[in-house]
Amino acid sequence: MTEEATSYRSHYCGRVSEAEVNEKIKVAGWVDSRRDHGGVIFIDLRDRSGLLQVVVDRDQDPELHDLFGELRREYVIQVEGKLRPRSEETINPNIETGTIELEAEKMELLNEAKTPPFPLDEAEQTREDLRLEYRYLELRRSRLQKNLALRHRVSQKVRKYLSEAGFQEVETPILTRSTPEGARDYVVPSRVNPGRFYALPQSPQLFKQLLMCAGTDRYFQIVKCFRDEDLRADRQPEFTQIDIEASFVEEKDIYEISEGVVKAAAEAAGVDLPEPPFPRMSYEEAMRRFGTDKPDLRYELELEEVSDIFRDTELGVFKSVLDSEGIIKALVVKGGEEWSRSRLDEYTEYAQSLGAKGLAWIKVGAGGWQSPIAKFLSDEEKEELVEQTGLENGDLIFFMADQPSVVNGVLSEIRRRVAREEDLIDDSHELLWVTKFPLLEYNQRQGRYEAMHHPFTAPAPESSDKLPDQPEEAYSRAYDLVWNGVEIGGGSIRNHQVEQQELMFESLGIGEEEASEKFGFLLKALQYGAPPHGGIAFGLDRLLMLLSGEETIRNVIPFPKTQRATDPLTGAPAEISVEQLQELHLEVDELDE
RNA sequence: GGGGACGUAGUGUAGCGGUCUUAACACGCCUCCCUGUCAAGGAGGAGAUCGCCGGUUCAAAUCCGGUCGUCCCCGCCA
Repeated sequence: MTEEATSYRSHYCGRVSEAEVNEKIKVAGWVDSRRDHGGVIFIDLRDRSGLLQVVVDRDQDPELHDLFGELRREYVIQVEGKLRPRSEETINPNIETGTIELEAEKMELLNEAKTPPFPLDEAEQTREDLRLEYRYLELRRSRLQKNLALRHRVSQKVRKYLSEAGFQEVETPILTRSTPEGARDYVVPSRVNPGRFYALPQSPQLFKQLLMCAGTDRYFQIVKCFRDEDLRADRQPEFTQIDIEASFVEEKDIYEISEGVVKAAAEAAGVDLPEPPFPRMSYEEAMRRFGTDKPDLRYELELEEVSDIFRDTELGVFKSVLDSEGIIKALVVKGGEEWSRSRLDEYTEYAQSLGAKGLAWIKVGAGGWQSPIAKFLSDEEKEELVEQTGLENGDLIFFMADQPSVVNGVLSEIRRRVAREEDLIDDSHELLWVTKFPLLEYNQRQGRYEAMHHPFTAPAPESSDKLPDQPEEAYSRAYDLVWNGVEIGGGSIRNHQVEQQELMFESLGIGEEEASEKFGFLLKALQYGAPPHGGIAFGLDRLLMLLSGEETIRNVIPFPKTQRATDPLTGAPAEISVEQLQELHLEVDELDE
C-alpha cells in the first residue's frame, strides 16, 4: 500500500494527470453522475481526492457498455482502463482532471446504493436534521471533505509546531470531578459509587496546572471539552481546544508561542496572516472604542462617547439616562444620509431586540439635520457633535443612551451590522491581543463577584493589593487573542502561590471549607513547589471556521449536534433501560406524556 | 427561560378561505430513445391525505390555538 494505491486502485481519481496518459490505471469510488448518450456513457467517478471522467463506448465493448448502463448515482465501482487525453473541444475546465479521461476496459460493481434522500450537490438547501441523519452522505460533498482535510492538516501543523517548540502532548482525564464556576457540567453517574457523579471536563484547566506542578514544563493537548449550555451557530456542546500551558513564563512568552500556533494553523490553510507580534489593546480601550472585548479591526466605525455634550440637554430620554449614571455613545455612518426611514426603523427594532430601549439617529444633509430628536438639540450641542465625531454633510449618526453595558453591547452589534451591510469588510486578517482585563466582575443576580476569566487567573502585579477589599479595581493577567472580531483563544498567567489563590477564592465568596472541598487538590499542589506558570487555549473549531470561511461550526465538525443538542444520526441522547438506571442508582421523574 | 423565521411528493419551492387545485413548478426517481457529454438532451410515467392534534367555517394546505421538529438571536457559555 502506498500513499494512494491499494488492492482496489492504482491512483486517486483527482490525482491522475496528463503525466499518466497512455498508462493502464485502476480507480475505485462512487458514481457522482452518469451521462448516458445511448452509444457512449460518461461516468464522473468520485473519491476523496476529486473526480475523473470514465468513458465507455458501445462499439468498443458492447458488454461493458451494458454494464455501465446499469449504474446509478452513488454506486460503488472499480474501473480499470487506459488514461487518454481529451480532444480540444471536450476539455472541461471546471474540474482538475478536465483534460483527461479514463477509457474503461473493465468494471466491477462493488456495491449498489439507494437513491440518496437529498441531492448531495445541493445539500446546503436541505433541512439540517435530514442532513445530519445521513451525515455520512453529506460528508461525501467536496466542501465538507475539504473541511475535514483542513482540520487534519491544521491539527498536524499545530502538533508539529508545538512539539518542535518543546511541548509535550499529555492526555488528561475525561471522567473528572465537577467544580463550581463556569459552565454547566455534563455529568456521568458512577455505578461503583452510588449517588456520585463524574463530570466531563469543560477544559483540562486544573490538570494542566497540576502538570506544571509535576514539572512537565511545556504541555499541550488537542482535546475535547464539554459544556452543557445552549447552542449557537458557533457553539457546540462538545468542542475541541488546542490547550497549552508552560512553566517559568510571563505573558510575552505565551504571546510568542501562541502567535506561532496561529501562524502554523493559517499556513496549513494557505491563509496569509500579518507578521507577529500582533498588536495589543487593553480591555478598557477596546470597550471604549468598540464597545466589545473582541473588536473586529478590519473596519473603522468607532464608537464615540458623547455624554459630556449632552450634559444640559433638553432631550428627556438622554437627560434621564445621564442622571442615572448612564452614558451616551454615538456611531457615525459615512454616507448614511441616504438611508431610508424603514431601514432606520429596522435598526431601531434590531437594537430593541438586543435589549435597548431605543436607537436615536440624525441624518445630516443639505436640508439640515433631519431627525425625530433634532429639534431638541441646541446649536452648541450640534457644533460639539460635529467637532468630536467628525460628522459631515451626507452622514448618519446613531445615538444610544443607557447603562454602559447596554450601550456597548448593543452599539457594538449595530457597528457589526453596519459594517456587514455597507460592505466595509475587506478580505484582510486582523489579529490582536486584548489585555488587562478586570480580574472580577459583579454578578447582579447572584450578588457576588465572579472571575472574569477563571478563578485561577493571577492578578496583575499592580493589582494584587486590591484583593479582597477593592475587587472591582483589580486587573488580571488574562489575555484573549481576537481574529476578525472572533475570540479564538484566551488564557492567563496563573496563581502559583497558595496564598494568592486563597485570596482569590475569598474574593469570589468561596469559603475556606468549600475551597478545600472542591479545589483542595489544587491548593495542596500549589504548596509543594508550584512553578510560576501560565497558558492559553484555542478553540480549534472556531479557528477552522475562520480558515475555511464557514458560517457555522457544524461545517467543520464531522458529526455535530442540532441546536437542541441532539444527534439525529444516532438518536442521542436516548433513554436507557430500567436495568441500567438501577445499576447507576438513578430514578427518572415521571415525564409528561 | 424569552424573541424571531420556517415545516406542502425523495429534495427545494409556489399556492395562503371555494374552478386556471383532480395541489403547481424545478431537480431527483422509473421506462424508452439518443455516440462527446460534463447542470447532457428528447419522449413518457410514478410519486403528497400540505409536520401532528384540535378549533372556526357551508367549505381549511390556506384562518385560529396547541404540539413536535429545524434554524437564527437574547439570556447562558469562568
